[in-house]
Amino acid sequence: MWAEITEISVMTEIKDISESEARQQFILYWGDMGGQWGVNRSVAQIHALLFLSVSPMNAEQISDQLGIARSNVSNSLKELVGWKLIKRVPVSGDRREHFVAEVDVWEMAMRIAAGRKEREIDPAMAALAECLETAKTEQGLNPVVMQRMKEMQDFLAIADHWYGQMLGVPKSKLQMLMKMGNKVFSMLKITGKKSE
Amino acid sequence: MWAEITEISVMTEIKDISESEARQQFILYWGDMGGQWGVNRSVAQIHALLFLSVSPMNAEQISDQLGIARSNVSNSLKELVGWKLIKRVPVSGDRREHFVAEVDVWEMAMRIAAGRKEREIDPAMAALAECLETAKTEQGLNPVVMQRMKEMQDFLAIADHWYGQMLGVPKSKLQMLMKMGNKVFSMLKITGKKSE
DNA sequence: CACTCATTTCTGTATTAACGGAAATATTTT
DNA sequence: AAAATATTTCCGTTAATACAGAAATGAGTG
Repeated sequence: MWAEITEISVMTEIKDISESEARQQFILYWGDMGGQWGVNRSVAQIHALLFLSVSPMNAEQISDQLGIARSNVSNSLKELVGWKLIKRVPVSGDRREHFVAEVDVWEMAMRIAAGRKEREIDPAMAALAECLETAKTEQGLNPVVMQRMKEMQDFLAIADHWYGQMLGVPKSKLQMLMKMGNKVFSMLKITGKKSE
Repeated sequence: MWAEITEISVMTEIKDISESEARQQFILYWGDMGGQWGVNRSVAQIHALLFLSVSPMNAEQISDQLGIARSNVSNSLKELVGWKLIKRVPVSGDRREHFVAEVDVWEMAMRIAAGRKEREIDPAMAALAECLETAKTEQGLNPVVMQRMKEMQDFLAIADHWYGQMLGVPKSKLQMLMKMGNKVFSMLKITGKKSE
């Protein structure tokens, strides 16, 4: 009898992300997934929450819903804004900042891709350029080393450029293109074996 | 005078990744970069070392060169083999296992892409399917929530499929396609503004 | 201009992941 | 089959990151 009451009070205390089981499940999975691919849990959870939210939310609501510290929410929101996955929106008659997520999944994907380019490829290219600078001044360096570094650099440049081009394509076109995946690629695939 | 001697002895003790400054720099940067995008430093360093190496190396050599523990090398090698970024090769007259890296950068990129699909997209799809399963059994669920989850699922399915198609394209064709980046995309870009 | 409420920065703590070393297991050679 | 050597698994330590709470800063209002 007592045990039950305690349990209930704990549950309400631990927070109601709920109101919907599926919603909660999604947030939990999404947060966990984030951890797997390099985004921290709080950030991913907040993103999931806003993605499923119908109306803008303020930091405190988020903090309460998810049961994570206010300060943590603040930093996470900043990061999400940096990725342009959420944005601030004013709410009339409320001086607190509110946030909404980009809910168009295609747009989301493009924002993430743009972020990755900027944060992964670009620095890699800079580092590589530096290495090659050093390599040039070095005599007696095995030519194979130089060669491999150069190949890597070339590749990154091409990939970067391609990536950039892709991000410039209007969403609707890209969507169309990807939906037609089969047709687009089958042409390229038939010639030549996988190994070459 | 004494200071110099000490310094030299320390340097040799700290290990000679060197033999080439550029090589060392590359390995260090690569390792660090790995950390940035989710691969741990040891794994990335070992990969860099093998990528620049002319001949196969065994675990002990790697351990010595990089100054990381033998056990750590063992695990890292296993992970790299899992990504198919390196492979075991027999060396005549030596019973120890030796390893060489995939040195074709295009091939490398495709292996990484394949790994990412497998380790990031596939689990996400599984998780999402589960969420939607839950959602279906739930009455009184805000239809918007359901809607958003579905959109996400659809997107993932398309992206996954596209990704798979891309990985099936023979390397040479893909290479060609990407080098022509400009031409391929300019056609798509001209119609429609970025916002749509 | 002070007071209240919102937000961010700072700092200590906790959780998690990386790593090294030792012990155990497997493999080859004699 | 025993000895030697190579490899992996296990476990304790260390380092990095995430996080909460407090303090400080900033913004809007009476």
